[in-house]
Amino acid sequence: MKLQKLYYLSTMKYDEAKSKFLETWGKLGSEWGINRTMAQIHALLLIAPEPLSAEEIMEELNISRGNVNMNVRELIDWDLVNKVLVQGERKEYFSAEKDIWEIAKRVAKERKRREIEPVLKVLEQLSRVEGDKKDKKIKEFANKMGELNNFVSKMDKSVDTMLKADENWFFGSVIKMIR
Amino acid sequence: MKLQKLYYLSTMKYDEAKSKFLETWGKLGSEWGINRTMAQIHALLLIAPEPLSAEEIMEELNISRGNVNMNVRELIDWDLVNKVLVQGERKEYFSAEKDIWEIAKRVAKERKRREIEPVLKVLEQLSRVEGDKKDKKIKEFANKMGELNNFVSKMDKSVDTMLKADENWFFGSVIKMIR
DNA sequence: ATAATCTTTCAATAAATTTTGAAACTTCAA
DNA sequence: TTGAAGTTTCAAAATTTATTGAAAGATTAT
Repeated sequence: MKLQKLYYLSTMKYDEAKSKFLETWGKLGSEWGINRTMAQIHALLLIAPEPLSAEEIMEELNISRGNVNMNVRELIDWDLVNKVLVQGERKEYFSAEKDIWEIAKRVAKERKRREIEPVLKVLEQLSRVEGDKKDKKIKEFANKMGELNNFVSKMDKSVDTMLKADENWFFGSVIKMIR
Repeated sequence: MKLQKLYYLSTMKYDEAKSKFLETWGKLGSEWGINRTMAQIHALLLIAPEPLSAEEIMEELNISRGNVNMNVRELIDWDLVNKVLVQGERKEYFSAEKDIWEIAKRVAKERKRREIEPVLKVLEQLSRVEGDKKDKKIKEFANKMGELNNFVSKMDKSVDTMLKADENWFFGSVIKMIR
């Protein structure tokens, strides 16, 4: 039993490899605050050579129609998936953005907008806490909020830079400068 | 009621500011796959001028002793918090790493080790799927896994670079090169 | 030793999140 | 129109994750 597993460490059959990928991508998603099923649907569409229908997604992942609908909608909202009209078919089909750099950019853009930007607004506000600046805890609080704001805002700006940058920024030569 | 909120947009009293921070940091944590309470305890220790005891954390956050114990242990495990002996006191006190660059590095290091590295191992394996390379879906699968592996591994290496780099890499001038 | 103080554990419980599936809704062809 | 084919919605159920709190385990002072 253990031996069999070791054997498959070097090569795997397609079906096994596929479910391993769906499982892995789903787990990664949930560790980073993305619904596991959403990540799995994304994984499935990512490796599908052709667009898939809701039916097909239901069957592949053993999930309900409602669940497919909600998560696909969310993926469309993130601009990672789009509806595809297949000629002569009434059903809707779905396909995922296949370019990894694009995927990374869209995820970064969305998380920045939804999660980082609101935090920045709050931090900026908190660094202007009112009160006796001689009070150690108040002074330190304001300082800490200022520091955090500064840090998160630098992160945020770096993400902006990345979003604007050509893919080459990352895959190409510029990255070597900071190695 | 709306007016009052608007007033507080410019300045806030310390206690309000503090709970806003605890709430915000906790929410951010949970959006990124970190337990909300763990993030709140971290936030609390981050702004505390002196180390806090389990009792104090319990009271500040209205949570149970067991919850404090588990989450503080986890924070210690992440190397974000450490036990402090206060002279003449039997109780344990806790304090957080206060340097933001250090915090970022330790979080990055931990998530990389726990979440990214295992995924890399799987992707590498999956890119060597066995089967008929003439089969479109198998060929594309292997390609996609290779691409993903390549991408995630570049990300991973960039994090390594960051971890080894001086704080200056980020706060200083090099960052301007890629702006 | 014994007791007092503090910490840890973990089964039970609560809370939050995800999923289901059937009904309502939409669209389109005949 | 009507109904067949498909999509969406959302309250209820299932599942997952977090929290409690009391008992057991440590540690130190007396």
